[in-house]
Amino acid sequence: MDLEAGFDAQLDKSGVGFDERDAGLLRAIDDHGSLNAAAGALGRSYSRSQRRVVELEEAFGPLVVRERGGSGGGGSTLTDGARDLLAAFERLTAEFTGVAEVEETVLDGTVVERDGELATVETPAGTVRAIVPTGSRRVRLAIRADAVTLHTPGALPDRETSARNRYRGTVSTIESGDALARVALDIGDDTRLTALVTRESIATLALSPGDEAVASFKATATRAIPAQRDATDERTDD
Amino acid sequence: MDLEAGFDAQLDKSGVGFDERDAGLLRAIDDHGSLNAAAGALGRSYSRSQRRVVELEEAFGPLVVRERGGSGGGGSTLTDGARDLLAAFERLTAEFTGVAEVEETVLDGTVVERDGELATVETPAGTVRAIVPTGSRRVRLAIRADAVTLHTPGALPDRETSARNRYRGTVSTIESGDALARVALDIGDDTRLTALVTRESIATLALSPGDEAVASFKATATRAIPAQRDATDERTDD
DNA sequence: GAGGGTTGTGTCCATGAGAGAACAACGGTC
DNA sequence: GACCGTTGTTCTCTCATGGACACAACCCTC
Repeated sequence: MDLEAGFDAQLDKSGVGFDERDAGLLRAIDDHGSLNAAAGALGRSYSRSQRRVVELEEAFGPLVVRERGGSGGGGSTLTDGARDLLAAFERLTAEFTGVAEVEETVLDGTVVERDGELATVETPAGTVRAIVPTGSRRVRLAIRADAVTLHTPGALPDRETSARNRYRGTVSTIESGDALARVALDIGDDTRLTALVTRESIATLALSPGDEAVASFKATATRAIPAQRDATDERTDD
Repeated sequence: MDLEAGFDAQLDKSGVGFDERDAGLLRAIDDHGSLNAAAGALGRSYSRSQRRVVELEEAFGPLVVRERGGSGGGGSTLTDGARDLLAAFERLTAEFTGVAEVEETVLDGTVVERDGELATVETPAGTVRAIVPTGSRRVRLAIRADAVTLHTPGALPDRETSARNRYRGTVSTIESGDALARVALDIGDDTRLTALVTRESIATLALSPGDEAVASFKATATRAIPAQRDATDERTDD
C-alpha cells in the first residue's frame, strides 16, 4: 500500500496562520530584494502578496522593511523577526517530515493504571509506560523507530536511566541502508519492534540476526490513541 | 511569544489526500449508520459528502458499504479498510500533535564530516551526530525534549548502546508537572539541553538541581535544517 | 400497491481566494 | 524637472469549494 503521510505545517499567532505559502513569499522577498520581484518570481499577484504581508505583520509584528523611491525605485528586506519566524517554521516542517517518514510499530493494549497523562498499558509485548489521553481504557500505542535505542543484553543497569520501557528480544532482520539501518526485534508473542539506528551502532553493538538485544524507549516519546470504536460498537443509530 | 505550532495532517494515495474533514465524515457515518444522517449531523450537504466518498474510494478502495431501500430506507457502514484508514490517520495526527507540543532545544553548528544522510556536526555543546540534508555546511539542529534520556553520570558504558550522542552536564532546573517533569541540563558553553521525563524517573535517578547527569539522544532522532541564509547573504538582486 | 428513508445524480447559487489591471505616492538618479 | 521601479490601494474578473434543492432509483414494511 503506497499510503503516504503528508502535512501542512502552520505557526499560529493571534488567529493568523503562517504556512508554507507565506514562508515561500518571505524567502522570495529575501532572495529578490523586493516584494514586487518576489511576487513576480512566484507567479503570484503583487496586490495579494502585499496584502498578505500586512495581514501577517498585524499578527506577527514587523516582518518586512519597505523602502519606496530611491535608486532602483526602492525595495524590501526582511526583519530579524521575519528570519526568526522562518527559522522556526523550517524547524517545524523538518520535525513533521521526520515523523511523516519514519516507520513505527503499533501495539494494542489496555490501560491498567493511570497517573495524570501518564499511564501503564498492558500489551502483548509486556507492560508499557506511555502518554495516554484521559478517558480511554483500550488504546493503541505508536512507537516511532527513531525513538527506540538498542543495547547489548545485560548492559543496562535498571535504575540508572530515564528510559522507562525496556524489552529483551532477538534480532530478526537488519536492513542496512547508506548510513542507517532498520533493525527488527522479536519481543515475544509475535510482536516485532523496529528500531532505526546508525550502521555505526550496529557495528559497535556487533549485532546480527539471531542475537539477543535489549530495546528501550521513553514513556514521553510513545503516544497513545483511543482504540478502535468497533470494539464496543456503540452506534447512535438515531 | 505565544507562537503555536499547528498542522493539517493528510494521508495521500494516488494523488488524493485524506484529511481531517474526511476523517470526520467517516466517523459520522460510523456513528449514525447512514451517509445522510452523517452529513446532517455535520451540517454538510449530502450531495457533496456523497461525492467525496466516491472520490476517496477511487483512491483508497472500498470504504463505505451502501444499502439502498429496505427497512428504514437503508444505510451505510464502514468497511475494514475504512477503519484501518481512520486508525492510521489518528495515529498520524497523534504523532504530529506530539511534535507540535513538545519543546526542543536548538543548536547551531557546522558539518565536519558526512556519510550519506548522516553527519557529524560541531556545535558549542560538542560534536553531535545527526541526520542532515545533503549540501549544507552550516546547520541548525533541533532536539526534541521527549527524545532526550537522562542517566546517572558514569553509569553508561560507552560501547553498549545505540544512542550516539551523549553529554555530561549539571541539572539547572526541574519543573515538575502532574506526572511529567521538564529538566534543563547545562552542557557547557552556555547551552542548555531540556529533557522531558517522568517524575518517576526523577525519583529513581534521584535528580535535583546542581547534580551531575548525563543526557543522551539518538542520531536518528535529531533533525538538522540548513542554517540562516543571511550568514552568506547570497542575494540574487536580479 | 402505497409509504418511507435511503442512495445516487444534476443544477443553481453564495462565498472566498487570488489574478490582473489601473493609478497615486515616493524618492533617488540623471 | 523628467524618469523609473518601487510600494500602496482599489476595482473587476475568474475559478474552486461547497451548500441548497430537486428528482430518480431502490427495497423493505405495512
